[in-house]
Amino acid sequence: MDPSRTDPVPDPAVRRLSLYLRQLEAFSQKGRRTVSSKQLGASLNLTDAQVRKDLAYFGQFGHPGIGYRVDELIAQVKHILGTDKLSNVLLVGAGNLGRALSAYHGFDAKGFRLVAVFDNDSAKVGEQHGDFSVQPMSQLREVVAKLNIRLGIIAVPADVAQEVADQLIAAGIRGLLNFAPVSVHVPADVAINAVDLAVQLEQLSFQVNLASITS
Amino acid sequence: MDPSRTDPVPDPAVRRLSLYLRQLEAFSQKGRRTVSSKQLGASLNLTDAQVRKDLAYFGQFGHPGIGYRVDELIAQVKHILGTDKLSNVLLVGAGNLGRALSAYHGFDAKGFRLVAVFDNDSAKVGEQHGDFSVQPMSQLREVVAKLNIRLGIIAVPADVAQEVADQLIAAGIRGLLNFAPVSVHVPADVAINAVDLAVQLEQLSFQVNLASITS
DNA sequence: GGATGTGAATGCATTCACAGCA
DNA sequence: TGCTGTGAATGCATTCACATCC
Repeated sequence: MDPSRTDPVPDPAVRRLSLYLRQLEAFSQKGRRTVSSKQLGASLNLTDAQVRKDLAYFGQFGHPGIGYRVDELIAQVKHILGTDKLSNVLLVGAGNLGRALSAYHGFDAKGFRLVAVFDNDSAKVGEQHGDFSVQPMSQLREVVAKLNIRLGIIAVPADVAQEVADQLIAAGIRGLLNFAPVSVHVPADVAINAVDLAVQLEQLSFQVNLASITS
Repeated sequence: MDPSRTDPVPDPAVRRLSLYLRQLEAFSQKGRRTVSSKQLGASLNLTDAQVRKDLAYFGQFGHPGIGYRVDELIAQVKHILGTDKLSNVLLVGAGNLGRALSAYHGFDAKGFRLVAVFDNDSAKVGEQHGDFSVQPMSQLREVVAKLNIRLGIIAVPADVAQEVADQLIAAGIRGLLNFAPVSVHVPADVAINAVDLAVQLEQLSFQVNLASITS
């Protein structure tokens, strides 16, 4: 009816959409043509109702009596996530983690292309990391504009993460993936996601200790 | 009163507990002695009520009229998460990401100590990565038992992640952090957390595209 | 006054259950 | 029959609001 999106989509549903896509691609590679909400859910420890409800937020993709056609749904989900077209991504931080990320070649198949690596440390600028020559932060604005980059990965020490984020946003970046173990604040119109190794391990520690108490 | 935990603790509350700890340590380093739920919440974009409710699941740590004593609360939260004592951690996968992780020295301050690195590739076994000599998977069971390791990090290709997880669990590991871009299934008494780079970027892509439609 | 801890109220996400279609 | 899409019901998490204490 109204072509512009009005009903709010629950955030958890969007997170699961990525997981559905991953599973669907696995199903596709195994030669499956269709999949039911029950099967897709089982592969992720979710209920069938959850899967159907999540997908229904975005449209009617299923076929009653049949299920979902795998390749068709893959295309739909990619379109929703915006990964049906390649997005350019930049990386700041040429330390250990930064190097590992710049050597990771799983991006392209997922719709992302790493196109530039920056670092503030003049000792690292000019180094060759895989396909990339490390550039100084002074080049940021120009490169972002020229390559139309909207997503940035922050892999710098905690004490400079906020400063780097501010620079990226000023240069035109609209979404940030932060690996620094610190809370970074951004304006409301900028998206941010954080991955903190210590936080992840702490969650496991809690659950493991809990299990040993309960038992 | 009943010393055994009976009321269920919401999962989101546990996740935030780690974030509180991180902020509290930042406050402590800046010399702050006390902090209110409002201040702690503001630093993480949460409400004061949220902070108080989360902490109250675990006990009464605050002081009316004063707030929370920073160092005191740090100790309490560490105790709850089980990171007041050092936990040994192992890593499987000596590829790019594995090397980056084994070179990361931020673990110890957080209560975790990486003590062993494994890989199945015989070409990598024996290599020296930072402080670690890469060991063959055949050593797994013995090392886990001897060093009393309960947590494991999986940094291997997607197609062997499930197999590695099974081996780790058989060897006695109780909590897994999975970096492979695939859904890994574990028994109910084993904890698992996943970090998938593509999933993170897809979330950003969705939000960034959404913003450009709404505007 | 300033701030916590907590029952009650609200709001949001998940699950149920079923009409409808292939 | 098999399976989707969806309103209604449930269950959980967040927020409100206030009694209580320093």
